[in-house]
Amino acid sequence: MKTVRILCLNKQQNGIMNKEKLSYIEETGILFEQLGMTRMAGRIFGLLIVSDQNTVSFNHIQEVLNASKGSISGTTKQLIAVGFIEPVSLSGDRKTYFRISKMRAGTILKARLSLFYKFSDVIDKGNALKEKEDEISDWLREISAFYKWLGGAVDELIIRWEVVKDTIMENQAKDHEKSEK
Amino acid sequence: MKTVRILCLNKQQNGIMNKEKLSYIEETGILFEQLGMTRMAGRIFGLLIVSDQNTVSFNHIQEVLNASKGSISGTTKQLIAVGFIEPVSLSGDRKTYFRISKMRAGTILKARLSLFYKFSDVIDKGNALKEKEDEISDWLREISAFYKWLGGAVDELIIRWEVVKDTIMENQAKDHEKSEK
DNA sequence: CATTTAGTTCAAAAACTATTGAACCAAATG
DNA sequence: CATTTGGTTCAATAGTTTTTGAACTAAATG
Repeated sequence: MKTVRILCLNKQQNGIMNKEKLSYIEETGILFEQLGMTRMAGRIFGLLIVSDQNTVSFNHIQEVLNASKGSISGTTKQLIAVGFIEPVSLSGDRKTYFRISKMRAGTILKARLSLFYKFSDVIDKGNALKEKEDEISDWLREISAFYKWLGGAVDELIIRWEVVKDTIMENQAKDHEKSEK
Repeated sequence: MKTVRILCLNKQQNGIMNKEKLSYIEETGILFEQLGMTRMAGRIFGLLIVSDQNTVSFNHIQEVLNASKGSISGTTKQLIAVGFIEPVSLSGDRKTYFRISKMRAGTILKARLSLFYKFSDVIDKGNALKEKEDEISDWLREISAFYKWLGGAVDELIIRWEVVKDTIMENQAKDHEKSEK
């Protein structure tokens, strides 16, 4: 038997969503935090992933996550701004619903890489400030060139993904079938 | 109180390092912060970049950055751990010196990508928790497959860089010469 | 047009992270 | 072997970010 306290907490939430899903939601929270967003943003994203409804209402999010309206309001706005989720409205219903936004594969990647281009610029700038060439000057130029080249290379990669995608995913589905037999 | 402190800071530091370099160091501080490390880590990295000495002593870092010994000690340890800088010791000299560690181009990239593999796993796990297939199930599988595929694709990319590097950097040097004429 | 419902805003509180500084240890020097 | 120097550790503080909650607007409903 579990302790009373935990039971109470869970009772409130178990009526709405099962334990596994709740712990999954916490996991996405931690992941998003590591990716530089807030824990709450990750929780909302995770909730929308495991929810078996197509869209989830503001109110439902608030109930499941047990957070304040202010927090949900601010964080959904953030998630919409970066393109992770989108709001859905229905005529004859004043509520706002949310769903996962089907971003193109590679969009998140490209967004993250933008910091590397900045990294490259900063390296150049530092190199220019040095009064003399030295041991690391060449290395700095190479690092900078690599990250500049990377932008185009990754664009090509994303195009190649579109080409190979179907084959890769078919094989994956087959493998999955096999392992089930 | 604040104003006085900043004035003092500049006076003290100008004797050691010029204004441009100091402001560069602050810039790398901000960049590293955006990359998820501390401002102090970025400052130390920036200082090592623009320093015209091959190695820089603990003490010198402390003086230029006007920070506590504890902060320098902790942050250099961090930077060493992630491979950005390395400590150098000399026999007959009990001081510790530091220099930029010449990481292979692509190492930082690979490290950053590791979070995406985790992202991919988390997406899979979420998909498995759903009670029924729905609108986003296919999309989730695609996103997950993309980030799994990406690991290998980026390894290939890094190998290709090694091949094209010299040509790209030669051209760059030529372009630079031209623009100077 | 008063009431209810849905969501927003923002100041304050809570939680978390980075930095300091003083006490400390360990190696080199006199 | 006492002293000086170079660095580490960690509790306390400063600074930053996240979350709350109460007051508010705006739209739908009776």
